[in-house]
Amino acid sequence: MTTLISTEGVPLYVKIREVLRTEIINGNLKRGQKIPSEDELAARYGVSRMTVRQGILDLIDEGLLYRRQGLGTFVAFPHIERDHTRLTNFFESARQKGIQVAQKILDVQVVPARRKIAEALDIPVGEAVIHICALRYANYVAVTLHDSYIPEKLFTPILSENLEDTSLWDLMEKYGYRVKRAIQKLEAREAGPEIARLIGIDPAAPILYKERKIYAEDGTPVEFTFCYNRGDLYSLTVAMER
Amino acid sequence: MTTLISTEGVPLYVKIREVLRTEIINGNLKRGQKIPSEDELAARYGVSRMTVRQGILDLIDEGLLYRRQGLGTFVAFPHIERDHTRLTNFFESARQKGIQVAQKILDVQVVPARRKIAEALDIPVGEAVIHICALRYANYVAVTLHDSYIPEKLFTPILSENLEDTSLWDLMEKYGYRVKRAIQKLEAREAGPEIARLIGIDPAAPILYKERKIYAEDGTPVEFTFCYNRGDLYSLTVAMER
DNA sequence: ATTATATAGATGTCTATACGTCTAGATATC
DNA sequence: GATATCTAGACGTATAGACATCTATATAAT
Repeated sequence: MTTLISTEGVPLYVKIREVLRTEIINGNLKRGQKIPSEDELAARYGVSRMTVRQGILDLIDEGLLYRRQGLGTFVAFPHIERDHTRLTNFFESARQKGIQVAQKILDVQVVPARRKIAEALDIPVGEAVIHICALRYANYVAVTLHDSYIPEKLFTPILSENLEDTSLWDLMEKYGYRVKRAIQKLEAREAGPEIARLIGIDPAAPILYKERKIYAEDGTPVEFTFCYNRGDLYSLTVAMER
Repeated sequence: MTTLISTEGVPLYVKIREVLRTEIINGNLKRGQKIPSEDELAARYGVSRMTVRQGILDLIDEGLLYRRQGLGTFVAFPHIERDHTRLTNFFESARQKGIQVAQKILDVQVVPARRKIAEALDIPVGEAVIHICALRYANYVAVTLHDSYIPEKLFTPILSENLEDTSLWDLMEKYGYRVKRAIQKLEAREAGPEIARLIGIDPAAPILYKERKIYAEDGTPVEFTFCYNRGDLYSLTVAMER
């Protein structure tokens, strides 16, 4: 029985998960190789089988391992970065990549929700929504125009916040709604005269058009956004599973 | 204690999960409402707490419930269709929507992998790959041009199959590789003369360009595809989580 | 009034055990 | 040789209980 890293406050199943992850990343457990059985790992680390199991299932969820009943658990090719599945915030993700980001708020006002917005946010047509129109820059070049709508009822105080420098999602969390999920519809379109003028491109230039509906942890729709992304400067990577 | 549906062969945790799901869909458990505690459900259905827990965690994974330690488990707004996260096969998904689908194979041949393909499929540059070029139709209109590459070594016998009428993924499964995950990079582009001619659109028309890398269950890259989708007829919906 | 402290209720972690089910391979039978 | 059956190993499901941790609320101390 090997001893686990003696870190207090860290659950055993997390320790075991991380030990396995390390073995995989280091290459001690190679791609396609069978890892020790649940029973064996339990004995090795002196924990119960269910504890080992919990750690393993986490890694399976991440795509690092896979298993077949009756056969065993095997190392998958550790290629899929979980990040690509993840919903990330514009500021965080761009800064991580070392890109200089900024945004200019073009307009903030309370307006009545038109039908499409109301349906998306699950509120009555005509109810007040906060409309935030922002131009986002990467390395000082305008890349994306954002047309966001959020329910006024839930976020009234947000109007007095500094929207230009603070992440909208952080503000939402401050007011009790933790952003959790998004559904995005993607299309390729021509920019058209209006978007072209705002972003500063040719009206016939291709745009990655995105309709984004964002939900809080409890399923409340908290944001509906139209995004117009410069086709030549913006790409989106997503992961999907069967 | 309520009795569960007496279905043999169905695990208890699945039954409990489905009972809860039904209650949520029926509206007996309403949005935002606290569901009974794990202990109470265990008592009610005469099973152990861990069994209830397993069912609940499944529903949390699906986004139907959420929970906070110390507080309880609550019903989320059941809006997010799991399907949008799912990687689906062209034939399956289109037919479900009642769209008439077909494809025409323009070219099938074994070629040496150029650098980009080789890197994606994790094989040496120059190794044999099967190139499949297909035009896909929805309701008899050409919508998408597919440029797929699959490792020849893994799928040699596929060359003698009927590629036009059979799903490539089904064939792959037949040869031992179950398609599981994909990473897709999306961009908006101009069609350009070649794609425009093949699909039959204007060379300046916007195209949703997609680079798709597909992995089998064990992490093996099994397909790398360039997709050119007509901007005006194709949209893609994806779900993401934080 | 404000601040600590205790407590009840809920989820989070963990154990030790049992039996079910699936898979591959060995063995036996025809 | 082909087919059927057995078996060991591994994951799948399930139990009953224990203690930890977190949250909100009630109570006590200041």
